Amino acid sequence: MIRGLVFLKSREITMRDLAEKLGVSTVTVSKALNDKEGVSDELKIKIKQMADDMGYRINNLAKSMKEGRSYNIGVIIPQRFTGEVQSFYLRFYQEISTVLDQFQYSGILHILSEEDEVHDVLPRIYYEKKVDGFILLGQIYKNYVEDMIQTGIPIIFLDFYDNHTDIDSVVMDNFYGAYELTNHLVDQGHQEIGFIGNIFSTSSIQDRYLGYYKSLLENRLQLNPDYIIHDRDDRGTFIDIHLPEKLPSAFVCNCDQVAFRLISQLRKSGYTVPGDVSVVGFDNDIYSTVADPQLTTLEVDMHEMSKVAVKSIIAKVQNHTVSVGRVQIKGRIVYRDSVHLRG
Amino acid sequence: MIRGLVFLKSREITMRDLAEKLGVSTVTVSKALNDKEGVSDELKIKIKQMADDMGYRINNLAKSMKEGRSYNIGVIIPQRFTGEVQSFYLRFYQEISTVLDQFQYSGILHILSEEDEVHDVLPRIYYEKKVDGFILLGQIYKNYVEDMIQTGIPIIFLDFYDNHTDIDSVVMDNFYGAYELTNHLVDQGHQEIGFIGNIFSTSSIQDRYLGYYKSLLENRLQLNPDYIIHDRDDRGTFIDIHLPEKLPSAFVCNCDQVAFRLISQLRKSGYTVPGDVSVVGFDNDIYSTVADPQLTTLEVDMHEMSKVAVKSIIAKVQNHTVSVGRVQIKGRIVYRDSVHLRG
DNA sequence: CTGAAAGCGCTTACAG
DNA sequence: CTGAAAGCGCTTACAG
Repeated sequence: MIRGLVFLKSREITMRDLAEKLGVSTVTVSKALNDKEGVSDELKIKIKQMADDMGYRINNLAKSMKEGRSYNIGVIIPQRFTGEVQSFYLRFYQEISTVLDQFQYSGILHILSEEDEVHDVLPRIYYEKKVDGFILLGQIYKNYVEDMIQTGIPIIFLDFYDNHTDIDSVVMDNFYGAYELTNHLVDQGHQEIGFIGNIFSTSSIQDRYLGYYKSLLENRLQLNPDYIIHDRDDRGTFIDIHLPEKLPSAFVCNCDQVAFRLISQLRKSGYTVPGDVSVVGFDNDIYSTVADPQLTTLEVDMHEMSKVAVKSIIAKVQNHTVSVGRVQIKGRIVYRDSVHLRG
Repeated sequence: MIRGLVFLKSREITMRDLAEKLGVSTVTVSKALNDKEGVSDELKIKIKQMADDMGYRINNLAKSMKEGRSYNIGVIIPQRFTGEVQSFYLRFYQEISTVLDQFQYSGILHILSEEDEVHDVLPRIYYEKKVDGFILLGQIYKNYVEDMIQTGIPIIFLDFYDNHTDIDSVVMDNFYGAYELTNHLVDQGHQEIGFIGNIFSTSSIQDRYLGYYKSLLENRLQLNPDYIIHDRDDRGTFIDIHLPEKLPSAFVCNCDQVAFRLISQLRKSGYTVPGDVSVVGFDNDIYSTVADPQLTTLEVDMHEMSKVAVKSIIAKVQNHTVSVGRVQIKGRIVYRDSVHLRG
């Protein structure tokens, strides 16, 4: 290789170079640069100065190998959650990646294709030991999750959980969030309230449904089966929303995107929002602000969730026996214009 | 560490384990698993079989260190391009990450904070030699780019370029795309056509503007300065769009998001789109489908751009003298409902 | 406070 | 076709 031709820098600088230059050992250099005991302050400063001057950069690979740790965390997102317009999980990934960086780790994103997910093909980064653990972002098929668990590598579920396995997870408090949103509708005078979402699709949707249901129960309101409307099939692919003959006065939607779609559909059918029908979303993602009217919705605390997930996975990497259980992070209602006060 | 307690797997399996088990040397194991010459087919198969049985995973760190390469590429996105709703570059990152994986590389995302960008703080992954090269995604401040170039590490610009430096870049063909979009408006009978965008903000916007201008020239149409309208300040922060007294019959917007905002503004001012004013966007991102009407726009070929960028950066990592220059990838017009035929 | 020795798990010449 | 030796660039005991 002829790198020298371009930058006149034939070789990267190593600790040995610094050591020779200063007439000390590499051990001393290592200790100094890592601020460990056993080097006089004077010498430490001299070594650091020299490192700076010579543009020394540590070779993390060597350090990693010695420690048997890569300081990388894999983040797996099923491809079906990252469609054309879906950006929620990618934003999440951005947050995770930033938090990981603060902890001196790096994230490696793995978009899990539907095919690999079905056929239990684990990511290359697993087989190459490029990561110390995984954050699974978004509900992954059970068979795949089980295979991952089998490997014994540290794992955290993020934004979903699975009762049948004993894995730590960080989820938003879907139940309580939906409960509060529904309470808000009741406070605004709504008595007939529907729910949009396939409750067999993901645990998040199921919990949001149950929070909605709890609010109805507490307020002695009817749960009308006609008002529980599917928005996707069991695998998560959106289907047309079939509106019932008679509409409730408000809908709790399992996510903003569906609320957005519902509003279009209502408008096409001649209804106004929130005039005729009030709508609340969930997630506070882009759909909540591009919808017209803008959506009253529940904001997910992505930052807090990412922080907890990252801390947990690092703790598990450091000690495989650590267990954090199922951590729920509360959201916060964002009040906008999609809910109407009902006399 | 007490990992053994949980999984009864006290230690990762190494080549040495396989070698001992089969009574051969680690050299032979290495050759077999890497399909190199110098091992009988018979033995190769036996070794691979054993590796499978024992759940052997290569330790990439060791390999990497030996080769002096991490097989990671850093992707830097300025934070200001990843706001609440902006997902374009994150989608791009998803694509890049998938392509990198196909080439046995991994991507490490670095969201560059405004502060670090201003103060020339290079990413930690650079100082730790965690990556072999960088893809710079989105126009980064010049001082920062120059500092990165100084380091001598291989770099590719993606989705922008900088004339003042001699760096390889992969961009969409903004000029030709805007030219074609504008031609389409002219074909539909429009004679007075405006442009929305700050042409001093990024090279992309500038090129789109010039493509628009070329179409006007070719069609002998007036470039009316009143119809060139700013949408953001020089650093990219959106500002209010000030509509002129008299409107043109169509607008070329420098991106979908701005087209989306323009349509809101036009509607507030009592105009209909495309009835009174036609609008075309650029990017074919989420704003093009949530806009009402949906936008006629130019689709960026993210996949192709990512592929070329990844191939280029890998080529440069392998040989620092490689240069690919400025590669332009063509887009494709997506026809939707925001353009009106004008008698 | 300082350093010689050993080792992390591979791969690359080179010798047989 | 097979393997002993050396080395990648660090860090971790341990000895002085």
